[in-house]
Amino acid sequence: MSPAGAPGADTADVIRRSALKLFAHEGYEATSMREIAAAVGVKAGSLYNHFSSKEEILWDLTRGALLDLRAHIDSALSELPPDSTAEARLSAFIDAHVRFHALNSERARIVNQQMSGLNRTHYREVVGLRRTFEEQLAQILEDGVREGSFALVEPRLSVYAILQMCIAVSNWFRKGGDLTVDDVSSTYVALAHRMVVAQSVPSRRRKPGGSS
Amino acid sequence: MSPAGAPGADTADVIRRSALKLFAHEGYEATSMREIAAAVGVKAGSLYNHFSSKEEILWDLTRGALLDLRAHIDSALSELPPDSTAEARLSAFIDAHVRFHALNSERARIVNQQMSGLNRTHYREVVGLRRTFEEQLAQILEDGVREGSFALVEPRLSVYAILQMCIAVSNWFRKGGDLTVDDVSSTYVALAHRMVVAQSVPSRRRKPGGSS
DNA sequence: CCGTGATACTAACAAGCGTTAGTTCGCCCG
DNA sequence: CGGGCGAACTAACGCTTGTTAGTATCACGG
Repeated sequence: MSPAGAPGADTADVIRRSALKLFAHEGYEATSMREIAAAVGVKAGSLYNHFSSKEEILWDLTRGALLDLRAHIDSALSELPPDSTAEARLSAFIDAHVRFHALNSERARIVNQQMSGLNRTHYREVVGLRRTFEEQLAQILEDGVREGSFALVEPRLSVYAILQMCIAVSNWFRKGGDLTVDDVSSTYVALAHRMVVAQSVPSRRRKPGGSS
Repeated sequence: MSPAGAPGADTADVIRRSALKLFAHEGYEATSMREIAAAVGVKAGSLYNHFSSKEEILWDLTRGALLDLRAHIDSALSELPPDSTAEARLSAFIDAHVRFHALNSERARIVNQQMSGLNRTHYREVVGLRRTFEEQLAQILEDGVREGSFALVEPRLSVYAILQMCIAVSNWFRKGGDLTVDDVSSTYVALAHRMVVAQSVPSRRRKPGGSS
């Protein structure tokens, strides 16, 4: 069936899609070239007509996902009026992040969990790309503080917490479940806003072992 | 050195510690029994005097970490006065979670990222244990709503968001860095409280593609 | 002093790994 | 019609994998 001659999708793309599913569900190391080939409908050696190594397939998928996420976010931010408030930019940033991780959960999981299959060069590139998202969010929060609309608990930790909460959407979101992407997005936008605006709650402090 | 006869730590424990480091840093599938043996200072076959299979080592570590986390949290909650408010219980819950994931980051990473190396039975057991944490937090939030101190955006999503933000601490926290565990814990407690108490921020809604 | 048990060793197993070489098939361009 | 090229095939390479069997070594209790 669809013996690698199917119209509208060349073999390289079929390989990408098959490997994506296998890497996301079984893990990169646990997936063999023969498994990928079988899913494509081809013998293992033929994969090397399209990719030079197993690692190159992983890198192709990882890089593609990261660039798509970057484009997705930049486009969302650039659609805002140029004088938008930090609050509006935060909403757009969170919305884009959550949407991407919900609708591209397999690709996102590869980026976030299969990085160790990459060689050092590619690994570092992922870390670098990832850091730009942190910087983008940090900038938005900083601007909000300057505008007086945000009051952060701790800037760096707030960035980590917000980003990881969005990224983790890819771990549990299932298309067709009882939660729509719009639900999740608007909820997370609200949560993120709550995390960065001032409140009257004193930061509780606990000491370990205090039993009284 | 310490050729499997060292005092105060029997071989099984040395295996546990070595495998923990390797699984956490290289991944379960990418780690071979021979690598573990070399780290222990022993030949591969000798590992089978202490564990019946590679999977059993992973399961031993995973189970141990989950039971420790469970004990850690239950102890923190039971140290509270029996009539504690939901706010106090939330603080204790978050504090225990963050502390554990910061101070046991390798074990936590195994639980969260190497689950796919487990067989179906053990895998399901992890999922079940994990769900109890969700239920515990959900209960606290529900109580807080009943008490009038919490106003949730969306209960289930709030649980996911809060838990994942705590779990992710194990991905970036490094002992001896410029952030102490106390810093992280108190910040995350404050963030969690912000996420569950009412505010005047209207939940913004965005429609995809609305460009005008 | 012997026997028993625990634990280490060596050696090997069958299976599977990523990858390569050499070949064949069939389509397209001249 | 003919040549070239892309892409599939088969077969094999050298290595590594998890695991097992058989054996040696040591400490300790009767």
